[in-house]
Amino acid sequence: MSTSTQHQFRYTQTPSKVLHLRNLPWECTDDELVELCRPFGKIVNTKCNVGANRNQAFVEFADLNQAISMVSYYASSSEPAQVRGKTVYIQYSNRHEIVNNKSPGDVPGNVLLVTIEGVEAGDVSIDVIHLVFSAFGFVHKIATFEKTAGFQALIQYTDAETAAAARNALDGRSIPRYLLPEHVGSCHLRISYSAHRDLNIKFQSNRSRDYTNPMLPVNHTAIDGALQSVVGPDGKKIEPESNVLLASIENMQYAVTVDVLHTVFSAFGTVQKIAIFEKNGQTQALIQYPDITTAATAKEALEGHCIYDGGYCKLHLTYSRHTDLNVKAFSDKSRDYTVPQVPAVSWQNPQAGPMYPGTAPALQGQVPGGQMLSWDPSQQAATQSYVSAPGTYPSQPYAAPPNPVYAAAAAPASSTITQSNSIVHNASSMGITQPGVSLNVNLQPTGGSPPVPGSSPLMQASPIAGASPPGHQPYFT
DNA sequence: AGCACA
Repeated sequence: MSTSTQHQFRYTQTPSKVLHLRNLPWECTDDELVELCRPFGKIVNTKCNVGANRNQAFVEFADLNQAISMVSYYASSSEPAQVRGKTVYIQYSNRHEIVNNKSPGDVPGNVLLVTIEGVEAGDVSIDVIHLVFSAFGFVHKIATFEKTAGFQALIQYTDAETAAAARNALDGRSIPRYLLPEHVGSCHLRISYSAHRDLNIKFQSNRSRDYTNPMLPVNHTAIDGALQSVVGPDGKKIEPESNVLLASIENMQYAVTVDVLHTVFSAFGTVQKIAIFEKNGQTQALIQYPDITTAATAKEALEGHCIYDGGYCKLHLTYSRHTDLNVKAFSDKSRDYTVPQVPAVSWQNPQAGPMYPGTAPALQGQVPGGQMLSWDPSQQAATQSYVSAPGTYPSQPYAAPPNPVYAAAAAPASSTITQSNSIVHNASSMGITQPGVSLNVNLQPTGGSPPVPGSSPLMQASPIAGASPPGHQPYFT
């Protein structure tokens, strides 16, 4: 069959502008290829780290004669071609041009395309982005936008070198947690190059900046709200109303869980999202309603009230500057009731270290207008087994409430969450049967409905019924 | 040391 009639010698190839190099060190860079080949002519393209061992490469000369000169030089040279001390074998490639598999994002340039994973546009201010990327050189312009890929930013530097330095340092890293809103979990940066060379920024706004042009008109409507806090006549900060409430919980003698908060705040309308976190040793929570009116009603009704009788777990409510929380749909510290509730299992990446330990403290003070809450990532780690039976909360530091008025109403079926439970919320069921919490008051379950006087547990004299701390489920009593 | 992810 194969008459092995070698109509061409295996090692003899027709000349090509493209040279095939092998036996390269696997660390070889394009720069080293250029260094090696440049003496023979103009290199128009390279491709290194080719092959399973990443030890082959291609170099394309502008002119065929240049390639020929290199091959013939080393064919008769006593000194072999070398890269990092390794002898490099050179021959004509059997192709005549290098096909760049380089995706556009790999072509270096002075503008970076940054995807900030795991956050929404409102979570990372343009000032934080500016802060982070200024560590590598003067940032000329920033434009942010939301695409299907998520929240993205174009960062324009003076040159490709600076951009490359920033990319190398930051790609895959995370923005330091203290620069982020308290509810943000992990937040990884994916950085590629943009094809842009010069961004066209029309306004200074909360979405785009041109740091080279202070005269640029300011889009106030866009910049307000995001950055400026209103100051009242007495000099006190007036917090603009928001659909998201920030709750500080004083005298937290008993556990205040997501479920407890959901029960309490659902009395005034649909609770969309909840995030619990610690700030300065105090427990705080963000509660998101669909609208400001509902939030205002809840704030009015609940401010200064206690979740449990006896002055325990007293709520202090303010408006958050957030409008849409970005929270893990199901964890022990956060809940998103707008998505189907399935216990999260696969979050193996709970924390990323700070990016620049050395510069971090200096950066902290520069964040504009931020409630910079410290946030212990370990508290945020996803809890996959969420079984509310007595004794299954090893870190539960709280004692049972003194006045278990909720005990009578709990039913086993609704008082346990297991991993196998599929907990699906939709608009109509939201807030009615919250697993882990037994309800015995007629809360107004769904959004939009005005609070019925007396329907809020906190407006009654008794502690909040239905807010049974996990681990103290009454069906065992 | 031998031709490029499909």
